[in-house]
Amino acid sequence: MPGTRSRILNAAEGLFADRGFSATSVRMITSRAKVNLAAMHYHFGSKDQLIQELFALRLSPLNRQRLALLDHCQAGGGAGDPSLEQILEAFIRPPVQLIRDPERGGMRFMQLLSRAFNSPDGAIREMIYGQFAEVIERFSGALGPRLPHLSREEAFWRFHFMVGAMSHTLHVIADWKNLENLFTDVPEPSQVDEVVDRLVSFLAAGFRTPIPSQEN
Amino acid sequence: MPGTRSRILNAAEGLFADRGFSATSVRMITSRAKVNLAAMHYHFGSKDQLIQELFALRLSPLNRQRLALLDHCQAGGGAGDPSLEQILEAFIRPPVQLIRDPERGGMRFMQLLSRAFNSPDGAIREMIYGQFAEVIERFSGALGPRLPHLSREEAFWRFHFMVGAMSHTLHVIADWKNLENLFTDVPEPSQVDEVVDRLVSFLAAGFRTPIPSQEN
DNA sequence: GTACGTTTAAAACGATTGTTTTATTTGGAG
DNA sequence: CTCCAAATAAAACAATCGTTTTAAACGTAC
Repeated sequence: MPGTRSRILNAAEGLFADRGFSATSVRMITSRAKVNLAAMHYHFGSKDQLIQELFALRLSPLNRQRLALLDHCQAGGGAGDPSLEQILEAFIRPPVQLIRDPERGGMRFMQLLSRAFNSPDGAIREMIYGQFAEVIERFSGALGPRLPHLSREEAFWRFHFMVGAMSHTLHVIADWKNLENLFTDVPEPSQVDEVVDRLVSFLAAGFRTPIPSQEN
Repeated sequence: MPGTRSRILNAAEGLFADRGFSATSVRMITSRAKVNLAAMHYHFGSKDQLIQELFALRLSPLNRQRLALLDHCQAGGGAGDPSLEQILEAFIRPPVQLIRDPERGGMRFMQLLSRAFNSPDGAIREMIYGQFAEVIERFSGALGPRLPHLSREEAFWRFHFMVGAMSHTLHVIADWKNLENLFTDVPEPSQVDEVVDRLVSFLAAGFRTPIPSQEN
C-alpha cells in the first residue's frame, strides 16, 4: 500500500476529474484515500495547495517532453527544418501519449486538466497558464518562420484554432464513455496515435492556406 | 425596472458566467437581483431549474438561426450547393454574432456556455448536448456530401476538430480581458466578423486536405 | 370591497463546507 | 531505551449551503 501522501493525491485526482474542484470535499478525498481527515492538512496545508501540487506533479513532465521533442527536431539545422508537421507533432503527441499512460495520470488527468482550463476560479486558471507559458513561448517562436505568409494577427488566431482543436480532441478521447451516451453514430475508439496523424495533417493544411480576402 | 423574474435570470447569468454554478449561491443571485430569497424558489422551484430555464431561453434562438441559415444556403438546389464554406459559415457566424449582441446575452452568455460544456455536473452537460442535438444532426448531414474523400471515421474526427477550434475561439473572444493578463503580445481585438472569415478558411482547408497516409 | 397572484421579511431547517485542535498511537532511527 | 515525525480518532469551529416555512404586505382584476 502506497504512502499516505500519494494515496491522497491519487484519490484527489480521481475525484476532481469526476466531480470538479468545488464539488469535491476534503472529506470525500480522505475517505476514498482511507486516510484521516487531518492527514490532508498535515501534508498539504490546504485544499488549494493540494490542487497546486497535483498539477505541478503532472504537468512538468508533459511540458518537458514537449520541449525535448521540439529541441530534437530543431537540432537538424537544415534550412527547411523543422517542418510544420514536425512542430505540430512535437506539440500534440506528448499529451496524446499521456492519455494512454496511467502512470502519468492517463485519461483521468486529462479530464482534470480540461476542467482546470475552464475553471471559474481565476487562481486555478492562472496557475495552469503559468505552467504552459514556456511551452507557448517556444512553440509560437518555432512556428513563426514556418508561416511567412501570415501576418502576426493571422498567426495568433490560427495558433488558437490549433489549441482549440487539440484540447477538444483530447477531451473527446478522455471522455469517450460519456460521449457514447450523448451522440449516435460514434465510431469505435481509434488507435489514439492515428488521431495525432489526423490532427496534424488537418492543422497543417489550415496553417498553410492563404489569408482569406478581406472584403471590407 | 424589469420584473422580478427577469431580474433573477439576469443576475444569475452574470454570476454563473463569472464564478461557475456551484460557486454561485442562491443568496448571491437574489442579492444582486435585489429580490427576496424566497422569490427565486417561488418562480423557478430550485436552482437547477433556474439554470435549465436560463439555457433554454438563450440557446433556442441561437440554434434556430443556425438552422435557418443552413436552410437558406441549401435552398439553391444546385449540384455544388451549398459550398463547404457556406455550411461552415452557417455554423460559425450565429454564435459570433451572439457574442456582440447584449440583448441575447453577449459575451457573458458565451462564457457561461463555455462553462456549461465543461461542467463536472453530468446533468448540465446532458441538457446542453440535448439543446444542440438537432443542429449537430443537420450539419453533419449537410457536411457529408461535401466530403466524399473522407471515411466516416475521418469525417467524425474533423467535425470535432472544427467544434474545438470554434468553441475555443469563442472562449478567447469572450474572455479577452482575462487573456490579456495571461499572455504577452496579444493583438488588439479584431472585428469579430474577421475572425469568422479566418476560421472558415482555416477549417475549410483542413477539411479538404487528403487523408494522411497510415503507416501501419 | 374581496380575491388572488406576487413579493417581502425573517427565521429556521438539516446538512455540508474547510479548517483547527487536542489527545493518542504508531513505527522506525539514533 | 528515547525521540520525533507520521498518522489516527474524534470533536469542535464558524460559516455557508439549498430549501422550507410562516407571516405580513403589496398590487391589480373582478
